[in-house]
Amino acid sequence: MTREQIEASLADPDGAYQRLRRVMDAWCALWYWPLTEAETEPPTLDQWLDVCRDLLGAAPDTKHSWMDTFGSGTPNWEQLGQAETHDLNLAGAQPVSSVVEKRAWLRVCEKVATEQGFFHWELDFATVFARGGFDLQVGNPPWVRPVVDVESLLADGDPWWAVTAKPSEAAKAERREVALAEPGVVEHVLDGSTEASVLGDVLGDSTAYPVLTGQPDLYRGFMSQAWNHASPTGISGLIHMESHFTDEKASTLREETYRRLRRHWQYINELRLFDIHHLVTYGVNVYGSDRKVGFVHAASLYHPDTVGRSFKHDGSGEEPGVKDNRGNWDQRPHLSRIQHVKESTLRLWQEVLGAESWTSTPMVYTVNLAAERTLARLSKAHRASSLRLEFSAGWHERADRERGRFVSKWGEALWRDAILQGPHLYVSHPLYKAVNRTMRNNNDWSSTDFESLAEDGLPVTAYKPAGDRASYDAAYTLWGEDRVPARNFYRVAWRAMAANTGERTLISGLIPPGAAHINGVFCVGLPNRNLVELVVLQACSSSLLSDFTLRAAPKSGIYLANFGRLPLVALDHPLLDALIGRTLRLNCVTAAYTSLWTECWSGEFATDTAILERLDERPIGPTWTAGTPLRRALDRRNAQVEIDALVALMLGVSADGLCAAYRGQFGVLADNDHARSKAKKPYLFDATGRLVPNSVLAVWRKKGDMITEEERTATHPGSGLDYVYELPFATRDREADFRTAYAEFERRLAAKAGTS
DNA sequence: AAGAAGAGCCATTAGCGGCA
DNA sequence: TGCCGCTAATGGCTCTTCTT
Repeated sequence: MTREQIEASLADPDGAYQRLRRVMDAWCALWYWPLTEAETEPPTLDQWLDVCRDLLGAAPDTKHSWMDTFGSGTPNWEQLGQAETHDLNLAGAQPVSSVVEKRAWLRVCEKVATEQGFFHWELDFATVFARGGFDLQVGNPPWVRPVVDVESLLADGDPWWAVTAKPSEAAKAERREVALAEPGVVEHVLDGSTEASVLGDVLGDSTAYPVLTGQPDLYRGFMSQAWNHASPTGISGLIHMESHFTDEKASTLREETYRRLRRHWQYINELRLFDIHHLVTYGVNVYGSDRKVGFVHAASLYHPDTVGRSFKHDGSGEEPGVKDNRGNWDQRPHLSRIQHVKESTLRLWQEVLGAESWTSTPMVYTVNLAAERTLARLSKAHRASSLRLEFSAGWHERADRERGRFVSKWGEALWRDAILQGPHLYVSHPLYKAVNRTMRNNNDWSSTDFESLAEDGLPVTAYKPAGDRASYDAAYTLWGEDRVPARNFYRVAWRAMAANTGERTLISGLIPPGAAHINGVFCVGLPNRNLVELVVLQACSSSLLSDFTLRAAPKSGIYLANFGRLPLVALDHPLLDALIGRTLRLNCVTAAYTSLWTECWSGEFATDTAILERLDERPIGPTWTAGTPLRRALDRRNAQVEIDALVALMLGVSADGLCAAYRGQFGVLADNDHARSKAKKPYLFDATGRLVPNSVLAVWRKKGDMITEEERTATHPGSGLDYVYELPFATRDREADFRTAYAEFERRLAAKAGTS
């Protein structure tokens, strides 16, 4: 027998191999039945079964195969051919050409199969599967979510769809009509949509992929395939995304993953080892057979070398974080980087995240052991959800615009007309930025000058309410059994997108009654309850430790479930007024917060003194005045540092724990605090506590303190006012400030305990 | 001095699937 | 059908440094 003979036999359309392949191809092709196929109908179930019978034959009555006639000896090539022909005849299989000729739909299937190039693992690696599967599989599967994107399909014919920024609905409708009238465009859009839609259906099919739930992604399909195709002792190494480790809806896949994982190394592409975006995280995963949970892993790696060297490390020295002390991505090895995950680890993660089951708990990504201990401590606290939060995702930026709830229009807005977006907020900074008139892109915003912000200052928004006011009000989120408008209340709002690698992950602030927001911002409220609780919630959500719990299990967005798991301080804590006072003085930036201030006022606010520097202190009283909000940048920064220390103290986390969380997870914030690398620009405050703008710093870095007064003057982009920045310019040491504030609050707590 | 290249920062919104 | 929950194999801009 020659290779040519074997190839000829495999290529013979009437041979068993090609018959089976034809049926498998046709089955796959039916999923992709083209919507543009006008003449031919897809087969009915009976027609399909007929063809399977004609091509493959039916099981014959006799159990005997022609093979049996060869006895125990190994049949030769000739005899194998006879056996195949005989068995096919016995089963009633028809000549292939006649079967295909009679069925137009089968020819359509063949065309689809040619286009799609279906691959049948079981058929083409039959000998491997006969031995039990693959011993070793290595791969970088495609990471693709099949999504139907009609606009990008239209862009193939008309670039307008790709290059026009946020076109109006009317413009789109007009353009769409013109585009679809062009020859071939409808077919292109339909075929392109079919492909993505079918891929989603196949991956979502519970018979083919029982472990996949939630949104389909090709990499998850390949995980499942690799597991199925492995031999009982087989090992598979795959490089792919991490989303199934934190995806709320992927618990089945996560549970299966934990039992098969042997090694897991999570990388962030900051060193750009791969030519993809530098913020992309991915994992190198080594899988074995299903067994009791036990794998080794490390998170926040930047270079594979770190893993190998960490295994050899003796465990001495400072535990590494995300950045080293020169502000570079931390590649230092350390034994504590290598975590041995077993059932007890998953149970800890479950506790930290409040997950339903330890077997499918989302993953907690901690760089080192100190961080894990802090998380364990925080998991003991009450959670924000114990306040029974009401939630609003605001207007849907697309759907509600299409419904005519609002339009794109620049300008200052009364609070009742305000539609806020992410940049309007920063951590306890309502009105943080204002949209510029040009509205060019997501960076086209200007920071607010809090020093000159008027008592009746208003947000500048990119969206304005449209249509009649009654339906605008009625269509917005309503709360409770009485269906009260959410907009009636003060609320804690936060940017919905998690800035996992930014300065802070969770960016929340108090917003006043009247304000609406799009779904880039979420909010919660506590209708008809004491406003003090809401302020405490804001204080906790603004704290570094809350942020730390979110950063440890990174997700792309921060939803109600995630927000509800934030730790909450005790509402009867002796230092509560110190926390509330500081939080209010950061958030109550205009007279719109008057009633909040009045209702939460406590005599202790007036006697409470700042621990860290406060350069622009003004008297406060039970009524909101322009002096109530902290306005100077350093004063605001220091108040937040004091809040961070207070929340840590109230939650039972030590100053060391707080500093470790800061050092370990907040690389960008630490960069901004330190002048530890020439490439990084730290926050520099002048002698009056103002943040020195870059235009002044650029000169100062060249000339040092020889800088002239004119060069020290800059116009604030938010207010147009000129400020002269006074020397010396200096950074502030956040860790030292944490410790100072923490120690003083501890002392005040002890003093209170002594007097009461 | 001007342009190129590199690095860091800072932002979703569109669309899917589940469910009432 | 409409609402709700959820997620994303970045892109654009700006500043700095390097190169010509």
